[in-house]
Amino acid sequence: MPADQKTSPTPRDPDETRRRIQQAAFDLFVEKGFADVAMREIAERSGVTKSLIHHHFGSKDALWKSSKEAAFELYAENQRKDLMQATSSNSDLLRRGVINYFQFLKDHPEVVRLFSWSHLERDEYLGENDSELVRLGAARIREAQEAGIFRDDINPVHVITTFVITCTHWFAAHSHHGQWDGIGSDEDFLDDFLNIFMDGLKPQTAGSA
Amino acid sequence: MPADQKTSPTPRDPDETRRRIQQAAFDLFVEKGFADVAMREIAERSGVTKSLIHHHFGSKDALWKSSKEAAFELYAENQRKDLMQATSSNSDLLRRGVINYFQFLKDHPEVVRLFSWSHLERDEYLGENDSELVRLGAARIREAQEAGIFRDDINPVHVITTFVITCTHWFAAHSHHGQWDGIGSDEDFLDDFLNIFMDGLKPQTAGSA
DNA sequence: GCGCTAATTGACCGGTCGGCCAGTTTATTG
DNA sequence: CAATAAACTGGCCGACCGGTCAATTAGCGC
Repeated sequence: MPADQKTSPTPRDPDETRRRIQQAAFDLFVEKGFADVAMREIAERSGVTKSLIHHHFGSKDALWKSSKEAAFELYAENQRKDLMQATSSNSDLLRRGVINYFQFLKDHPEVVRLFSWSHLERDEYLGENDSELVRLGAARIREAQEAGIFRDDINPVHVITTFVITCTHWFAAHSHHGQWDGIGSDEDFLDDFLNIFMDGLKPQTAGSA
Repeated sequence: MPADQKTSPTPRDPDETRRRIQQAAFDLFVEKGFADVAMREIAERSGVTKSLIHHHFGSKDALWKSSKEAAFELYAENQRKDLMQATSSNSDLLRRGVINYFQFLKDHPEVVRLFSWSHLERDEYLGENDSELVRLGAARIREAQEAGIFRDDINPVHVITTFVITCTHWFAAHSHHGQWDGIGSDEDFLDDFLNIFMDGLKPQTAGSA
C-alpha cells in the first residue's frame, strides 16, 4: 500500500489505555456528574471502544467508584501530610492548616466538584473515609484549647467543620457567585475569613456580651 | 354508597393536576437532580400520563425551570422579609439574620438540595437572582461598620459570603458528615459558629497579632 | 341539548442508554 | 513457530429516553 501506512498498526499499551479511560471518565464525571455521562462519551474522549472500557473496568459504576477513589486519594494525601507534620500546638498551626487546605482546594477544583456530585447523590463513600481526618484535626484543636491558645467553650469538631465548610463551599460557590458585587479574590476572601475566624477563636476576656 | 365506586369517573381539575405534576417533579428533581429524573417517573408519581405533562408544561426543561423558580421564590421571600424589617444597625441584627437564615435552611432542605444541583449543573439562574439580596445584606454590614459596631478592615461582602456559605453547606454537608465523631446538633453548631463569628467581627483593640 | 375548547389518553417515534458477545489482532512465552 | 492469554473491535440487544400525535372525554357558554 502507498504512503499512508499505519505507522506500526497499533502499539498496544494496556496500562496507558486504562489510564486514558480513567482520565476521560474522571473529567466527564467532574463536569457532569454520574447520571449525565454516557459510556459512549467516555469511549469517544479516550479514543477507545465502549467494549474496551467494559473489558478494563467492568461497568459504569466501577468507573465512577474508581474516579471517587482517585479524587479522595489526592485529598487524603494532602490532609494527612498537613496533619502529621504538626508537632506543637499554637495558633499559627491552625492558620497554616486552613491556608494549606484552602490552597489545595484552589489547586484541585475537580476534587471539589466530584465530591459535591458524590454527596448530592447521597454516596456514603466519602463520609466514611474522611471521618478519620476530622478526628485528627479535632484532636489538634482540643490540644490548643487545653493549652489556653483557643477559647474552650467551643466544640472542636465545630471549629474543623466551620473552616472545612467555608473553604470548600467558597470554591464550590465561586463560579456561580463570582459576580456578586464587590466580592474579592480568593486571597482577599481567605484573609478576611481568617481574620474573623482566628480572632473569634481567641480566649475571651471574661466580659463579652 | 358501596364504598369503592369511582366517585364520578374523572373529576377533572386542571389546576390541581398541574399542581400535582409540579410537586412530583419538584420532589424528584430535589432528590436526584435534573439528569437522573425521567418524565415517566414524574408521570407515574403524579398519577398522570406523560403526554399530559407535556400538555401542561411543554418540556422537561420547562418543568425544571419551574421547580427552580418555586424554590427561589420561597428563599427570596424569606430573605426579603428579613432584610426589610431591619431598621437600625446593631450587632444583634446580624445575629438574628444568621439565625433566621439558618432556621430557614433547616426548615427547607429541599431548597438547599435543589440549589446545589442547579449550581453543579452550572446553571446561572440563581446567581443572577440572588445578587440583589447579597447587595442588600452587604449594605447592612457596611452601615454597622461605619457605626463602629463591626471591625471595618473586612470586606462586607465577605461577611455575608461567610455566613451564607457556612449555613448552607452545614445542611448540605449534614447528611453525609452526620457521623463525624463528636459533632453536635444543628443548634449546638449554630451557637458555636455564632460565638466565633460574632466575636471575630468585633472591632479589634489595636494590639491584635 | 349543542358545539367548542381544553384536559386527558395510549400508541408510537427516532434515538440513546449500558451492557454483552462473537470475533480478530497483538504480545508473550515455552 | 505454534499456542495461549489478553487487548481490542463492531455489531447488536432490550430497555428506556423525551417528545409527538391523533383520538377520546369532560366541562362550559349558549
